[in-house]
Amino acid sequence: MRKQPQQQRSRQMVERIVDAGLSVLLRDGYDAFSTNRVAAEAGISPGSLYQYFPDKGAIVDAVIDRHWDRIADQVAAALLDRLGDEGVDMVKEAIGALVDVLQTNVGLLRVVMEELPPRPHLHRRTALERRVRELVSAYLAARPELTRAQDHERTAWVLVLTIEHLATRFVLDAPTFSREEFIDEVLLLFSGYAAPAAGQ
Amino acid sequence: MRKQPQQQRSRQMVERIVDAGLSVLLRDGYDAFSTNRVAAEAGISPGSLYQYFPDKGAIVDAVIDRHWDRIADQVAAALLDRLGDEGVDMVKEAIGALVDVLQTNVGLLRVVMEELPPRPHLHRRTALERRVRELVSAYLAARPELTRAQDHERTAWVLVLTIEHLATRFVLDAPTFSREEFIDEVLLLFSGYAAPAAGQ
Amino acid sequence: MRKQPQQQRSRQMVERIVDAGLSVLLRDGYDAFSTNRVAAEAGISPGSLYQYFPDKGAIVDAVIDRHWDRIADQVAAALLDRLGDEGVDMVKEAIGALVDVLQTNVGLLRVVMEELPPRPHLHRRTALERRVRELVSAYLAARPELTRAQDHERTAWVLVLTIEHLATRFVLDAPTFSREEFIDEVLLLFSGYAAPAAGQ
Amino acid sequence: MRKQPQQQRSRQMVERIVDAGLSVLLRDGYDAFSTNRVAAEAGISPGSLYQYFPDKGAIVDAVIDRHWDRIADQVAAALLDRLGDEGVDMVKEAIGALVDVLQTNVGLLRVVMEELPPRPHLHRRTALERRVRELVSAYLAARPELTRAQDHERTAWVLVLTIEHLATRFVLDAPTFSREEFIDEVLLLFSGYAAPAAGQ
DNA sequence: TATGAATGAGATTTCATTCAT
DNA sequence: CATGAATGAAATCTCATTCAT
Repeated sequence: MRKQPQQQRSRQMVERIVDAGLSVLLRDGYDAFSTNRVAAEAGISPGSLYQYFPDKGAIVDAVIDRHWDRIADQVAAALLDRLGDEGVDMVKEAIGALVDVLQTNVGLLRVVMEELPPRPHLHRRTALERRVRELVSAYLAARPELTRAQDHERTAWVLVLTIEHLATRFVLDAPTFSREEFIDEVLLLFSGYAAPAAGQ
Repeated sequence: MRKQPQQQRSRQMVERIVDAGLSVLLRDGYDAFSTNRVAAEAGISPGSLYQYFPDKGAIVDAVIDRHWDRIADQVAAALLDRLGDEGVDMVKEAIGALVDVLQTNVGLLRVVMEELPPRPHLHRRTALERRVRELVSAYLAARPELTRAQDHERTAWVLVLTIEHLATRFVLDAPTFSREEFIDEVLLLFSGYAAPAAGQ
Repeated sequence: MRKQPQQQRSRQMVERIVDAGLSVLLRDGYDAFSTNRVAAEAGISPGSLYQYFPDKGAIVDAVIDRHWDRIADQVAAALLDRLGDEGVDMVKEAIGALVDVLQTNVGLLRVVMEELPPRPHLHRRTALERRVRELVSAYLAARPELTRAQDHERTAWVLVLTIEHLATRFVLDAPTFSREEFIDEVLLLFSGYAAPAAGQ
Repeated sequence: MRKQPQQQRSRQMVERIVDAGLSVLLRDGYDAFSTNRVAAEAGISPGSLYQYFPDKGAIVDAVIDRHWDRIADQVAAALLDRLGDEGVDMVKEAIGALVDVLQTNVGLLRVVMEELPPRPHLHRRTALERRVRELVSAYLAARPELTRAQDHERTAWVLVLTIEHLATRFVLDAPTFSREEFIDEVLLLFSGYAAPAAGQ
C-alpha cells in the first residue's frame, strides 16, 4: 500500500521544484531566479532543494531537460510519422505538427528562448537541430526526386533552421495571421526552395 | 594641440568600460559578469565605473547600445543602397551586405545572441526586425510585379525572419560552406518564395 | 522540557543583535556603527542580521524601541503610582522614581541622548514628553488648589521639560551632589513654581 | 587695490563651505551629509574642500564652531550686560536676551540639537553651560541677599540647565504661547526657586 | 528526510580623499 | 589655487549552500 515512498516522493519533489523554477523564470526573469525564490514557489525549504539537486545550475538545467527532450522527441516523432506519406500534404502536416508541439510547450519555449542566457544550454538547441537536420538530410538523400538540390546537408541546414525559427517565432510572437495561413506560407517557402521546379 | 580633457576622458573611459564588458561577457559568460570583473578587465577601479554608469545594468545596456544601433543602421543602409538596383543581383548583394555587416560585429552578435538573457533587450532585436520588415514590405508593395505574394506584410515577416536568422546563424556557427554558397542558397530560397513563378 | 525552537531562537538572536548594537553605539559612537561591527559584537555573521532586520536603520530603531517604550511606561507608572498620594511627599517620590527609572536605563539613555542623531527618532522623545505633560496637565486641572497657575498646559510644559531634563542630566553627568540633594533641589524648584504661595 | 587675495579668498571659501554644510545638515540630515554634497551645495569641487579642511569631520566641527562661539559670547554678553541692573527686571531681560540670541541662530541651534550626533561636540555644549554656570554662581556668591540658597554652585547648575533648556525648546518647538508669556513663566520659575521667599 | 537558521563569500555601491593637470 | 576624475577601502546587503535538529 504505502510503497515506493522515497522514489515516489523524489519524483514528486523534483517535479514541484522544476515547475517552480519554470514559474519563477517566467514570472520574474532570469536575474531574479534564486534558490530561495524557487524554494518558496515550490512551497519547500531552501535546504530541501539540495536533496534533489547538487546546485542552482542543476535546477536550471533540469527545467530545460525536463521538457526539452520531450519536445525533441515529439518533433522527431511528428516528422517520422509523416515521412512515409506522399507529396505536399506530408510537409504540410509535418509543419502543423511542429507548430502544435511548440504550442503545447510555450512556457518552456519562452523560458528557453527569452529568459535564459543561451550559452550554457546552447548545445541542447543545436543537438535538436542537428538531429532533425540529419533526419531531413537522410530523407532527401533517399528521395532525390523530391528536390533539385544537390547538397542535401546544406539544403537541410537551411530548411531546418528556417522552419524551426519561423515556427518558434510564430508561437512566441503570435502574429496577426492564423495557424493555417502560417503553414501555407511556410509551405510556399518550402516548395519554392526544396521542390523541383514544375516541368523540371 | 591640447586635447579636450574631460570630454575626451569620458569618451575613452566609457569605451574602455564597454569594451571590457563585451570581453567579460564573451570570455566568462553572463553569470560571471560582475562589476568587479569589468573594472579589472578595464584596468580601472570598481568605483570608477560609477562615474560613467549609474549601475551594473546600465553597463550591460551600454554594451548592446554601443553597436546595436550601428548594426541596425548598417543593415538598413545595406538594404536601401541596393533597393534601387534591378533584378536578382540586388537581392544577392543585399544578402551579402547583411552577412558582411554581421560578420563585422561578430563579437557583439555573439554576446547578444548567445550570452545575454534575451528578455531585457528583446525589444531591440524586434525593433530592428520591424524596421527591416517595414522596409521590405513597402518595397514589395511598390513593386508588385516582383512577387506573386498578396499579403506583403506576411511575406515580409517570413522573409525578414528567415534571412536574418540564417545570416546570423551562418556568421555565428560558421558551417562548412562558403559565404558565396550561403548566399546562393538563400537566394534560391528567396526566389522560390517571393518571386513570381510565371516566366521561370 | 523541550524548548520552543524558532521563537526562542528568534528572540534570543534579536536580543543579541540589539544588545550588540547598544554596545557598539556606546563604545564606538554612531559614526562607527556598521552592520559588520554589530555582527562581530553579536558574535554572528553579517548575513545573519538580515534574518531579523530588513536593514541597518531597523537595527538602530530597534535599539531604541527595545527599551524606550519600557522607559516611557515606567515613567508614566512612577507618576501614576504617586498621583494618589498627598502633599509634597508625592512630588518628592515621583521625582525620585523618575531618577531611578532613568538610572536603571543609563545605557540606553546615553545612547539616545548622546550618540544618535536626534532627528530620526525625535518623535519618540516628544511622544514621551507629551504623554507626561498631558498627565501632569490633567492632574493640575483636577486639583487646582495645588497650584496658583491658571494655564495648566503651559505650567505642565515648563514643569515636564524642566524636570525631565534635570533628571536626565543628573543621571548622565553625575554631578557632585547626591540623589537626595538633587531631589530636594528639584523639589524646591517645583514648589516655588507650581505651589500656591499663599500659606507658606 | 587687489590685495589680500588668498586670505580673502580663504575666508570667503571657508564661509561658503560652512554655510553649505549647515544647509545640507538642515535639508538632508546628518546621514546624508557627505563631502560631495557639501561641495555641490557650495558650488565648488570636492577636491577644493581639502584646501581648507583636513577632513570631513573638520567641516562638521567648523559648522558648529563657526557660530557656537558667537552664541556663547552673545549669551555671556547678554548676561553680563544685565548683571549690573537691579531686581527682577535684570533677570527678565537676561532671559529675553537669551531667547533672542537663540532665535537669531535657530538654524545652527536646530542642527546642533536635532541633527548631529551629540557626542563629538558635547564638550562645546557643556563648556557653554559651565561658563554661564560659573558666571551665575559667582554672581550669586557676590550677592547672597538675592537668594536663600546656600550652595550656589548647585543652584547655578539647576538654574542654568533649566533656563537654557527651556529657552532652547521654546525656540525650536515654538509652542503656542508668546515670547513674553514664556519669559514670564520662566521668571516665575526663577523667582520661586532662587529668590528669597517674600518676607524672609 | 525535511527543515530553515546560519553562514560567509562576494556582489553592488558609496564616498572620503588624492593628485595630475 | 582650483579642479574633478580616479581611487579603493569599506559599507550594505544578497544568496547559494550547509548542517544541527
